[in-house]
Amino acid sequence: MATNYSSRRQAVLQVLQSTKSHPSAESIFEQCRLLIPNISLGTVYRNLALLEERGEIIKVANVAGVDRYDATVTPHVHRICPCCGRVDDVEVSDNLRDALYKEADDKGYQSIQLTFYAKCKECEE
Amino acid sequence: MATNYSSRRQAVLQVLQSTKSHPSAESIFEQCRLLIPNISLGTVYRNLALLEERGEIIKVANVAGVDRYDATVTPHVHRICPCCGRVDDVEVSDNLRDALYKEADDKGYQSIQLTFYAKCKECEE
DNA sequence: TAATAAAATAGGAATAATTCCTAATATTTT
DNA sequence: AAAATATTAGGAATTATTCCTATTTTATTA
Repeated sequence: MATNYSSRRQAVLQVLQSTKSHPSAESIFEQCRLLIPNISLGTVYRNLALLEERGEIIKVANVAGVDRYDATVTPHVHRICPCCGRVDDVEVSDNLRDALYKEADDKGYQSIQLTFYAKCKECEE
Repeated sequence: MATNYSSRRQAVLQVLQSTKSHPSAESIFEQCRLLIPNISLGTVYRNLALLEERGEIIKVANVAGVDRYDATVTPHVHRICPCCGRVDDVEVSDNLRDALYKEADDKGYQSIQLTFYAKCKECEE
């Protein structure tokens, strides 16, 4: 923890690591307040930027104008519900995964962002 | 043209169709002003939203907090320069393309957004 | 064509996500 | 413990985008 000394930064990271919901800064802020009541929104934004710079988290999508974050930094694929904005991790076939890596490798791409769109269960109705 | 009667809407669409740069609303606005000097930014935004709703254009990415648009609505893949934000269309191997479509088909996804990140030539230096 | 109805617009105000600023506080180093 | 450094709260500033309304343009009808 030597590099995460500040209590606010720890809270931001911990909140993000403890959810699969790919939350917004605002949502992370709300969760952090339960741990540290007087934490400020600016601090959440600053630490998200800092953690992203360090490669400890990633900005995973922009849904309806709002950035969404993820503490899972290993490559993975997302599905976003165009209706409610829900973001989920999804598995893909080995075949597709291999083809993605090969493409990135062949062409010298630094990173891959693959997102599928599909209505979630709740929005199907 | 029956459905694109307004001169402003035509200008917005024409500007977007005549570039490969995946421009922002602001950039489209500037180009439109060369054709229609008193066009307003709000009109550009409104027509972009309307054209997107109609499926005539797509919102292709959000780069540094700014939405970028594209008049090419057939599925294709993008490469974004993380340094300057440049957005380009790229070709992918048949293998990858097939794997993407198969995945979407198998899982019932409505659409696919694949973006690779890599520094552009200018930013390489 | 002229009159009427409907759609679209300019211009600017409002909104909302994010960034920036500064005095105060916490943390680290000496 | 004192000095130096990093971080923070709180709120102001910024900026992309949306919203509002009186006016104008376009389409429809007679």
